[in-house]
Amino acid sequence: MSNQAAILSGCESMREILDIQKQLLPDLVDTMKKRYTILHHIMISGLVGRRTLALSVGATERVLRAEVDFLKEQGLIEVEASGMRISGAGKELLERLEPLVKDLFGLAELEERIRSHFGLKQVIIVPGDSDVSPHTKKELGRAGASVLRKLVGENETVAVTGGSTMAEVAYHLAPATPMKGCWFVPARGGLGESVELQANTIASTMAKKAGGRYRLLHVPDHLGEEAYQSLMQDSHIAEIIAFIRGARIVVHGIGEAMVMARRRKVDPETTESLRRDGALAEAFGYYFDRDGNILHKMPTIGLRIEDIHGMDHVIGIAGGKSKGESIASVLKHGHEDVLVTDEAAAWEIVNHLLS
Amino acid sequence: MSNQAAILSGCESMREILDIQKQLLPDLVDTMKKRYTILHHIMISGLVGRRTLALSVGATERVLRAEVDFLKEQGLIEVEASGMRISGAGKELLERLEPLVKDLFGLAELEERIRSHFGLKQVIIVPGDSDVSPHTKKELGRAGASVLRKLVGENETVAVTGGSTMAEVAYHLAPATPMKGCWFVPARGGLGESVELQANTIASTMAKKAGGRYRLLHVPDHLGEEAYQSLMQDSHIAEIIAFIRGARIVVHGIGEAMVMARRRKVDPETTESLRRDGALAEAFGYYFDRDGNILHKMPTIGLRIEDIHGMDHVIGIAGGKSKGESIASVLKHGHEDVLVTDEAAAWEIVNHLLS
DNA sequence: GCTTGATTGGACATTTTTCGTCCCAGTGCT
DNA sequence: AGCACTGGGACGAAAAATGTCCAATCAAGC
Repeated sequence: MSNQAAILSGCESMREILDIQKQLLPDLVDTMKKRYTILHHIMISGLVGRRTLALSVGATERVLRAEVDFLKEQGLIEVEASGMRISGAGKELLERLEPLVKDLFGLAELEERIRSHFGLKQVIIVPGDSDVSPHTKKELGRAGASVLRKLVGENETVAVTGGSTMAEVAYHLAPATPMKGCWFVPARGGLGESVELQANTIASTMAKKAGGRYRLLHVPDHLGEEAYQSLMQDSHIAEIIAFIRGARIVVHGIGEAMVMARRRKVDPETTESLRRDGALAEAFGYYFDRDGNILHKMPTIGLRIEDIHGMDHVIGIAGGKSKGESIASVLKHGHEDVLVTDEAAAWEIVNHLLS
Repeated sequence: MSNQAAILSGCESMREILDIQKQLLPDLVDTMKKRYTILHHIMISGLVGRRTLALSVGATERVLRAEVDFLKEQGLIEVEASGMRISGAGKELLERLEPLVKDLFGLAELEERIRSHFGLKQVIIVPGDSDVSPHTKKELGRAGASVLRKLVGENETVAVTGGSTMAEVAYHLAPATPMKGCWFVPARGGLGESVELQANTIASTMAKKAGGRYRLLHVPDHLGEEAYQSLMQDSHIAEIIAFIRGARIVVHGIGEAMVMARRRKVDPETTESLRRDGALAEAFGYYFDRDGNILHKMPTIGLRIEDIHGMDHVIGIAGGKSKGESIASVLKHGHEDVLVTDEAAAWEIVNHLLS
């Protein structure tokens, strides 16, 4: 926990700067990490040879040689015929680098830990806590948009859910060539919430931002059985729903079960049943308990859970300390591929999986 | 002056981070500047084409195209068939970049201003004020060492002076291949000062740090005429002095005339004569007035002014607000090639040349 | 003192990236 | 319709990065 405190206490402007720089120089962090790692290894080893070093940092001899030449050029190491060692300037630099690296690597380690534990393809953590800082929520949106932009192929269909986080993602989405022909559709109907947070709105915003097209689904999310059946008769609606179910990518937020139930105006007895069963999280209309089991099955308009399971990319985006547990339960369900979250939630998640 | 205040008030940690990063990624700042310039131009232009833009930022069409592709990839600009314009994310980034750029460009502009006004080859300004921050003085030393390392060729002789700044340069000097065979020599005798700040000490430290060799000159700096003559009879000393005068590079500090006179224990009547003539600065044993004229000519052991004038590289290193005027007068003398100073002194210099 | 196993730095062919230079199909304004 | 722009594709030359050896050298152990 002290580790956590230390990381969270890092200078705020540092993250701001790094974040800005990452946009102008995406591989800045990678390069810095690489060179730091090498320099650090050299310091630890004392006097070490090129091949030995290449082996231990996992680089081919030739590329490491280029790096070593660079470090030598910068005067950070001294290289003699018997090997290389760190120089005074190098040692000083390493010390000054420490806070920076702690930050950079800290998050990277967290990402890897969560990724491997839940068997995800990718985890992205932005610094901060969405609960307390609107800025962090924006970063979350930016990161989410960036992931989506990289994952989406040509002429694909992307299903999205609602929520304030997803709205942020939509806002930060930028055009990319492969996205031109894409369709954005709501994962579900969901007219319960305020307009700007509805899945329909998000889908259309995304399409506009990304230069793609969209189709909407204007039906309430919760329906009685008979209303459901009659709606499905409508060929127009049925066709759109089939279209939605053909999506290969879904981007969704994650919410706290009880908060979502209230916001969606779920009827009292269902709410009570959810509470009894220990509902913790909500995602794409489903409720999950602590262990990732789906609790409540209602007639659903839009994506079914089996559609989700068959997807190419399931991207969950949510942050804030308060949502940590919820995120963990959805991850336990086991069908997520990519998680985008913030530092506070990430720490909650790892704390959760320790207990 | 408000500009100056704004720049000086920039977040301290920002400079620290940038400084660290520059060591691991030397062309980071250049790349950032380049991309910022392009992005900024795009914003100003509104809707602009590739070729037009290439012309206005001074890049060939092909490299600008690569940059544009990158910016598009990052979602910072939107490019249509009719041209490209900045995106929302791009605009936001530019705003967030502003303080960073102000800093980066601010110093760069200062450098260029001083460089062109005095006809120097290169000016390097490190942020801060050596008078108040020891850290800035260290940076000054690091920058000086870096310049020296880049300028020095093989088997060359480098003459150095004494002083605390030069000591810092020596401390930060790191080995470089072409420096292996170099000689470091004191520009003058100068036994007047404390040992660790003497030119002899500096020269030997530099040689040790750089992996080069050194020769020393153990004679007092100020001598009577007859003592001078008798010393020059000594073949040993005469040979070393000839060696020193063969140097093609000199690295020297710059001091305030009166401070130096006192420290060197110049006799009272000479001191008074200096004061009468308006001595302002001291460098490599010579005293300069406000207009860069040499004031005091005494029998000198070591480099003569005509040696300096014939050098390949004359590198002046000094910082601190209090030294601004002195630096300006030495620059006015007109035989400097490279100046390494700090922000506070740089502002003093430009203020000085305005009045 | 000699051998052994490590080191760096040089050399070179190969692959990858970058860059300069055209050209072509559009777009918007006149 | 004409014109002055636009982005993007294509292609070869040039440069940089990289994989793969090898020679000279150093340190240590025997």
